[in-house]
Amino acid sequence: MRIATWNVNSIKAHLDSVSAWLTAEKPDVVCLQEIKCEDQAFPAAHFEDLGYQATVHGQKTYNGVALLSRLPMEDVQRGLPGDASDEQARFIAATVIEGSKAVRVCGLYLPNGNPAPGPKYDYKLGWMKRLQEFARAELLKEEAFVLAGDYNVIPEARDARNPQNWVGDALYLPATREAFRTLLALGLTESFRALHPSMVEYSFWDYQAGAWPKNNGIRIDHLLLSPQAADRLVSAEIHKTVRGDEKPSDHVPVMIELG
DNA sequence: ATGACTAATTCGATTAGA
Repeated sequence: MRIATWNVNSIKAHLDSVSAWLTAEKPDVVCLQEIKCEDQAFPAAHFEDLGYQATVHGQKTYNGVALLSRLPMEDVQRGLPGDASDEQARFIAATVIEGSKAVRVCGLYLPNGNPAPGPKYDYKLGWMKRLQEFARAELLKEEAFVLAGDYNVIPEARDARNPQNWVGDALYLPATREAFRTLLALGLTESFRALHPSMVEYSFWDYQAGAWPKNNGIRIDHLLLSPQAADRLVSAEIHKTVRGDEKPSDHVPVMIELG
């Protein structure tokens, strides 16, 4: 089963680029972030024509997440547990069935958190704490699950072309990276780094200042695996050429294969 | 001179992203 994550920075604005990649790669499941539309405005019929069922947790203007799947989805969950007052659409999960095998696929859009310090950064750290609690509970089930999405976390210095530019930024502050390590320490495997221990690759390049042609990027889109999913991990790849599309998102897809 | 952004909302200036 091939599972991808992609922050599309508006599904309507970048529908051509997304559709071209889907048609070329034909992943089984895709977690989309920043669709920036409400449920009824999501182009579900368009994706049906491409062979995908859509499950959407939308929001007007900001945020919004969705799952696309060629395989049956069950037990859809919208919203990250732990704060009933949180109205931002940043989490969606479904169990994807392939024959006798099942994977719980969780798509997440972790808050950016800038400016830091401040209420937005507090929200980010609180969200990460809730994600830890969610993962802890899921791990007790001893089943295959994937936490895939835009984490807005640069895990280490080598995950940025110019790490000095990110000192003090919510994506790279020590407390941010510590919270990410705490999540991993629960027993999760970071797919890309597990398979490519020393590879330098990025998943985001700013639209500004020629970041893409200068390869001034950061790696912030990740797929974290439960032990039962990690046992099945075959590959993990960042599809960076998509950033050169005519009208691209500022993020590119990251895809894993589970056997 | 010097790669000075893009998208949504709504029609232009503001907010947000990272």
